[in-house]
Amino acid sequence: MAAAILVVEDEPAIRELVVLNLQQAGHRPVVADSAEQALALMRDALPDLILLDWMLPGMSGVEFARRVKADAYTKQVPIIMLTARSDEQDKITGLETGADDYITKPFSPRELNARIKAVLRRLAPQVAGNPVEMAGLRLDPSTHRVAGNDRTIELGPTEFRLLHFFMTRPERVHSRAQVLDQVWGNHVFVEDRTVDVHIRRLRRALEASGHDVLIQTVRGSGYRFSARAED
Amino acid sequence: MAAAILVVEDEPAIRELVVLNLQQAGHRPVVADSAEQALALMRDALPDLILLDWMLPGMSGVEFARRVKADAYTKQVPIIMLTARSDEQDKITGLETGADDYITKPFSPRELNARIKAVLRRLAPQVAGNPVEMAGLRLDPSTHRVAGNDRTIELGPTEFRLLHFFMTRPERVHSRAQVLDQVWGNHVFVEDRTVDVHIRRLRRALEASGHDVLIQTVRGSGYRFSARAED
DNA sequence: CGTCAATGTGACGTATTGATGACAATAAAT
DNA sequence: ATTTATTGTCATCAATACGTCACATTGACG
Repeated sequence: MAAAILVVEDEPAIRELVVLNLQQAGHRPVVADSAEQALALMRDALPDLILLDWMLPGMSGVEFARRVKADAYTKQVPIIMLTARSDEQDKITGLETGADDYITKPFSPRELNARIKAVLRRLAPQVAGNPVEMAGLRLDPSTHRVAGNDRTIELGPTEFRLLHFFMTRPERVHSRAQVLDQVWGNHVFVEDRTVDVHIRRLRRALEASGHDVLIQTVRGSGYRFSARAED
Repeated sequence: MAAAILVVEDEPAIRELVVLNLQQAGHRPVVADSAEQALALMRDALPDLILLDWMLPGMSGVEFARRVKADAYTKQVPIIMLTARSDEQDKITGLETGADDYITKPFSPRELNARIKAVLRRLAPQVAGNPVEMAGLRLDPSTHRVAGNDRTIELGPTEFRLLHFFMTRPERVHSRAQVLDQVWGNHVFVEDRTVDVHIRRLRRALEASGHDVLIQTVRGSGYRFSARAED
């Protein structure tokens, strides 16, 4: 969820406040005190999101937003505008110009973070995932259901991800390290042997329909998910 | 093709004229003389279409349209705006704000009916007015009624929208974030946990007819509405 | 057959996550 | 002006998922 956020705001006090908040929330703020400077910064590196003050000296926020949205290269970067309270017309103009959301000043840190999160979430690709089926075992990510021979199987979150990982990469041996990277995430610190335990839990859950045999141990290497007979 | 049509118009003369026309054409007109009243009416029952005068005392037609289109629950209701002749700028603003068509005053009954028919035809499949039924639980958006095994169930506005959201997307798991985006709307900022509380309230209301079991918790992912057995 | 390393398995303390009731703020109704 | 509904948040409780360990079992190899 950490993101590079370009803050375009001419008032130093508000700017610092916002920057501090963003850092607190784990983001990487980049500041510009004018629209011109912001455009220059964006030529070097595109931010994940722009926080834009609507009232700026020189080029106005409206004009800046228009340019960002007019350029094919920068067009997809979401913009949240900061407007004075009650300036209803600004909000309308802003949203029409292409801003993705707005915050009225003064705003709380909580509101700021909530809106940033919401905008980033909305624009994140919907990783839907298609149902997978193999030897009578079916897993559907969108409904979060697993069935063996049409009988529902209950799995905990980790076992579910583990099974999904195996079913989408069958017939291949995965080391414990690889499984940890893919299923747990490549930045967690967990013992290799923990994988064994979750394999055990998954096998036990699959026993009811006899699908536990699909998870094969490859001694010295790791595990393999396969519909073919063992070894 | 009979439809419930909300007429938002402050001038009594025009209002009566339009209402008569609509009745003649077999529609069911509901009137509001201000944007505020219109919003209140829409909380009770969604119309199939809104006929909106652009010049209103109090909240303007633009602002009203913007609100309707900003709320996930009402956003798909089509809007036809009524503008004074030659007010070209209004048309542009109106269409940008989300109006689906416009008619310039004065207009003939024939023109009015033709446009209504056209808009309804174009948007018919998406209109939210269709009742939904599942496992003896019935929800009718146009009358704002819910019944479990033919016994009326009382729901607050939020619980109603929540249930409607679930019933129109059964089986699929929805994260709290997705539910917030779809049921609460885009610019509201509320905690993820608030969803839990409303799920609780909805479940309690459905307990009387035993339909509370249709709302399933998918630990680590969100909630699912399903007539099939739990997990 | 015995040894050692790799894997299986049950148990346990802790951390997460969801359920629930209470509460205050706000809006609506009277 | 009061009362009533509705809503969002929080504190607390309960459920269960998680990671690690200790010990059992297995398999390869001399």
